[in-house]
Amino acid sequence: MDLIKIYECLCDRTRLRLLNVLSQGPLCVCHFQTVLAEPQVKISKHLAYLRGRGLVECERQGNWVVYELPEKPSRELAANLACLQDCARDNPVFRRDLARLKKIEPACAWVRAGEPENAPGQCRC
Amino acid sequence: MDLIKIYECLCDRTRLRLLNVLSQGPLCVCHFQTVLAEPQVKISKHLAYLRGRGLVECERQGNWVVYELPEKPSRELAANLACLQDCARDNPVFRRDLARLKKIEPACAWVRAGEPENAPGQCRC
DNA sequence: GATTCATATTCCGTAACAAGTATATGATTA
DNA sequence: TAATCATATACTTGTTACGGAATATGAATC
Repeated sequence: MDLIKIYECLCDRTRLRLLNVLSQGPLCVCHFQTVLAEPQVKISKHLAYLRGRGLVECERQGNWVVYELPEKPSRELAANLACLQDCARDNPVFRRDLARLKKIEPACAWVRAGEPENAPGQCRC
Repeated sequence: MDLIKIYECLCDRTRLRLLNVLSQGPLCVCHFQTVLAEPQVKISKHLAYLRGRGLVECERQGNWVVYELPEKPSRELAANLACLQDCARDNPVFRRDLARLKKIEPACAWVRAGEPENAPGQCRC
């Protein structure tokens, strides 16, 4: 049952926050650190957990690693991500994360645009 | 975050099967045993887990204990149960369980009808 | 080649969980 | 009151998970 792998990913607060933020588009680890205000190890390990179960994909771009939701999610995953978005709508934690994401938008514009050549020499968020 | 309690319930195969079967209406423990073909302890403990997190409610009726989905589920729970139903539609395990449920329908008619006085002296499934 | 930066992994300790065996509870019947 | 039935609760064992501290990797820059 593949469904269980999905639910295993969803039953942790940090991972829910990561997925919620990811729903807005690709990001790299340092952005998650800023938006969630959690240490690097924690972010990195939870992203690895999600990756191991196929909930996110990643690609290295120089020093940075860009994470995103799968291009072609399974029917189950798509349904559950949509459901999560629905549930997250009026949740204060999720909303706060999205607000913080908006603030750092300039710093991660190059990720969204898919332009690694425009990445700054040093993380600016 | 109440969502997490829901997902914690959903990340176990046995509990998913219980919830799927429960979507068809209230049942008591012995019926679950028959439909899932799992031992009594296992069924009982997972139902207790679900009850502790508000995913099911129960009521004692003589020797039997009838379990059902909450009368007034939260928005999150309703959304996720609907999502689960959607995902379960073409899953062989879930479908097999529902098929077995149909077979014992006569044995649990009194539960569905809410008529504990019509319960048999002994479990007939 | 050494340093710096972003990210990943390893190594703890602790806690939660799943499954099975055995036993307990609570209601009914004899 | 004893026996029986449906269900629940310890108790144990193996496994998985989370968090933090320290360390490792891999790419870029000096």
